[in-house]
Amino acid sequence: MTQTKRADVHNSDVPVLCRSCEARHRGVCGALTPPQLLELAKHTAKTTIAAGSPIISDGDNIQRYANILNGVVKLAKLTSDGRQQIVGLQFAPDFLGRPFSERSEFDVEAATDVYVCSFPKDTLNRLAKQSPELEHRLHEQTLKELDEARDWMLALGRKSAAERVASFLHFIALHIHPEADDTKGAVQFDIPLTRSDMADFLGLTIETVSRQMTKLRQAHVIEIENNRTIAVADLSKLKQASETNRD
Amino acid sequence: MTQTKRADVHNSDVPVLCRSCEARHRGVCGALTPPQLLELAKHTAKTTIAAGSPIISDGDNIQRYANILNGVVKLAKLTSDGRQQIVGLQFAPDFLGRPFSERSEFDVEAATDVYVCSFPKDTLNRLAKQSPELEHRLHEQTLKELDEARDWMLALGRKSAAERVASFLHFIALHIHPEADDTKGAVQFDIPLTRSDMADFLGLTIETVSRQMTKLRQAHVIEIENNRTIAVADLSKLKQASETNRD
DNA sequence: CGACGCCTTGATCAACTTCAAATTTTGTGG
DNA sequence: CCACAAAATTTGAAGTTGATCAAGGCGTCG
Repeated sequence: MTQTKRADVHNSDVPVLCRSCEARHRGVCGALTPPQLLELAKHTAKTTIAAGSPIISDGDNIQRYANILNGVVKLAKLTSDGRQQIVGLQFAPDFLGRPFSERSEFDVEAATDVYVCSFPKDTLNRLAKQSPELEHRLHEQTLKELDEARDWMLALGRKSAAERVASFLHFIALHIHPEADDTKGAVQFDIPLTRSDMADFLGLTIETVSRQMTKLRQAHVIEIENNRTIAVADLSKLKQASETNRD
Repeated sequence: MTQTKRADVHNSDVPVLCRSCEARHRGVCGALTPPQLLELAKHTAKTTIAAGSPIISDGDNIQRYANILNGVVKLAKLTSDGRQQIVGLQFAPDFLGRPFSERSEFDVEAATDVYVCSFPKDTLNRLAKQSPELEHRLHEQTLKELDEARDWMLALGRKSAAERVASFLHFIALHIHPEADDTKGAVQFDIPLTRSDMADFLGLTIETVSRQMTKLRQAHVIEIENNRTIAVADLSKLKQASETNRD
């Protein structure tokens, strides 16, 4: 009977707070057993953060980790004289925070309105010691972030402004429509960043971003419904533009 | 007595192959018990790879992982039309290979002559399942690589050519002389990359790299003994140049 | 309506690339 | 150890890309 109990990973044992939470399926919480979830749920707080607000500042002592339940978060670095580079974008149900480190190496800010479920570092660290599966999930996310960071290094180091903007739109399109076929098909979506954030992500100025958006529109690769809303009739054309556009 | 035996993590139980190996202290092998080391050592091969030779090609099925025992390895991505970007540099005793993935997302090449200890993926994966500490070490290395990748994103996206070259030299100087004081002090070292590799790392052309090296020499920030060998009289000047040099 | 924030467009300029040698360094065979 | 060829690096001149500087348009919210 204890066996039945342990095998039952279904709703009855899962904390109410967590029942409909995406992080319990695709996020790090999926590694936790119902009792562990309960332990964590005792200390969680769900919060909304307005677009543009800081979540963690560079060098802050991070007291809490969080899961993104909704919205987009940007990770930004600053040079000593104030130039900014966005070094990562995170989406639900990503884990937010740098495990095993006291300090954040960058600013964490809400790009859109963001809804997070946060919990104390200590609690998660304790659970991570009990659960290799939890560390494994964190490791998998870190590997995914590393792959993405390296993709952007290629774009920042070697792609033209036109290619970078197309790469970015392609990246966002596939994030918002994961089911879309990379090589063909039409999608519509909202860019979760302002032109200024796009510029900071792409290592360009807002003027250059704007000009390249205009060129993509004129080349009928995208339609700009309003500043944020974009329609792509054929993703393969966007992908093409992200790899070869020296104009 | 079995207790004494288990507690004894000293040389007697350690495979001969591993006794003087750096990876057993600072690398991933440090997570393994003597029996686990022995298991791994049964399948290891130590190999030398000449500078410029590929270790793993983009998209290869990786059959083996490896530890770097000596030398510098570059991780490079290519655009479809052949532009190259180096997305990471690895040094002894770094672990080489992408855990939990069949394919490499980039080319892995020896930057200098490299001496590695390689072993089959399967063996390590099996050990990783037994040993949370092993996965933890791999995770820590991934986190370190991610931090470095993001530092370079800032350089690639927002720093001038002069700043990038100075940043690179500063990075290499501290890697080769970890004991050096970041803010002052003199060091001398060999750059483990050619000008061409430096360019691919910094998202510049070899001509621009060369010109910026010349400027740093003329500004008495560095002395160029020969192409590869550099002397820095005052690291703080190099650091300064890596943050503010719009010339 | 007016002000403000955000985005676009235009003109000019600087940084970096490209193309083309010249020069230095390295590796090899005698 | 020297001579010579090949490779790597430096240097120069001209060309491009994207940044900077400067308006102007559009939409939203009081």
